Amino acid sequence: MTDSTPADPTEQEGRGARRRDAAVTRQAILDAAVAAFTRHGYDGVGVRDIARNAGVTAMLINRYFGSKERLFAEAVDVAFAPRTVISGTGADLPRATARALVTRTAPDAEELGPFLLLLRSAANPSAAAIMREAIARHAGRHLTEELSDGVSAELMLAVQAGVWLMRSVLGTTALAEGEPEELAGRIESLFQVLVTPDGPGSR
Amino acid sequence: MTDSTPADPTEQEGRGARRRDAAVTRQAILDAAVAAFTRHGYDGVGVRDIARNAGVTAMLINRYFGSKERLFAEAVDVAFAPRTVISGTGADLPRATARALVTRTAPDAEELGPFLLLLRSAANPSAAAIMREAIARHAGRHLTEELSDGVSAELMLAVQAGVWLMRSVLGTTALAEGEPEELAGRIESLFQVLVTPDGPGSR
DNA sequence: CGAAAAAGTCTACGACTGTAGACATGGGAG
DNA sequence: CTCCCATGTCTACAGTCGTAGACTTTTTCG
Repeated sequence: MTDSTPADPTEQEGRGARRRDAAVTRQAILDAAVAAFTRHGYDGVGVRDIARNAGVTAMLINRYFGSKERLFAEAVDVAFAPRTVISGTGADLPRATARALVTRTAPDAEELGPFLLLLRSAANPSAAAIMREAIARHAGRHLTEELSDGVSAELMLAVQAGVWLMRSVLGTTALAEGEPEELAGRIESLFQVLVTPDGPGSR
Repeated sequence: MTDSTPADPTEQEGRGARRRDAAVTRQAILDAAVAAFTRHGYDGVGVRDIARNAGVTAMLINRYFGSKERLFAEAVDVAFAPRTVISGTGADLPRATARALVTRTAPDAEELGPFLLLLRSAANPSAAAIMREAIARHAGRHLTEELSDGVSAELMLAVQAGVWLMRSVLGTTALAEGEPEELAGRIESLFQVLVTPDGPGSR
């Protein structure tokens, strides 16, 4: 659980404590929380780990966020809010999104992404409820208005989550070590089926 | 963590301890472990919970299985071994598998299934490694020889896992409350794309 | 400068975890 | 019937968890 990044000494002091600033500290905690929850899941990190990586004490988390669960809720919001879960628009959407998915799940990708957070915290029912709401609020709405159909939108999320699971979490051989180009093409075909209202159903 | 089923009094005694039998007791522990791990994930259950549901003491688990991790490994093997992760053969495979998936992820389905175990234990790296091996040993091999292509096989698993996540774990609105018939058809279309070697790539 | 308020730390508690070792008990073999 | 080993339980330990309350340190403002 020791995550290397110790305290972010980018402020100015070479060593010792940083200047006291509630907003900055709060943000540091939130950043550390997103990273930690994404890497180890809700139950996998303790507030002490997050606090250490933010350069503060565990109790400060409770002062600023009330509880670990409320911190998680904010972290989920951060993880799902800025980044889009789809790439491209219109006809280019399947291709762009498939490419982005393969790239972001590459073994050497350092950006972790919201799906990792989703998968690793899915076991905890409270965490699952929080994430469901966040998905409905951000990604789901965005996807639905682009795809005009809720089922298609959530199936697209499902495919992405599944690929992320196999490739990044489990590391199954075929998907993790396969040729990125081929894989992207296969996934693009899947997305293609989803964006077309309901074309050639069988074969 | 109190899972209702207290001790399985199906033996014969109305109350009190069951007849001492190593094989039966071991199996009772294993059954309880599969159920508990599937419901709450590797980190979500303690050995005391499993032991209580099996009607024994926590220490007996260590006597029979060595450790919680080794018990988990056996439980994963049980969960993935008997049931097939695909239904039907040949041309009927997409349709049958899609129908089975929708049925098994219905809100009132009481059989939990290996994907739930997979999703809820994915956060723990050791557990993930154990499950990856089990998948390669059972489902992956079976799927590959039916589909003749490793990438297709694992993409099929990915789609199933993703749908399971959205429907059963998160309970997102569109997939959880949608019409089963429509959903099955949409998923069938996805599988259809996977089983055809590589036909119409775009559109 | 001095005091109020904000920002952060320390100590501690009760509950829970996996598991090691010593102990009790039942059941089949002689 | 009696012995003995397999079967199962009890107690305990060293950790970790989230968080409550009292405390100290820094910043800001009059």
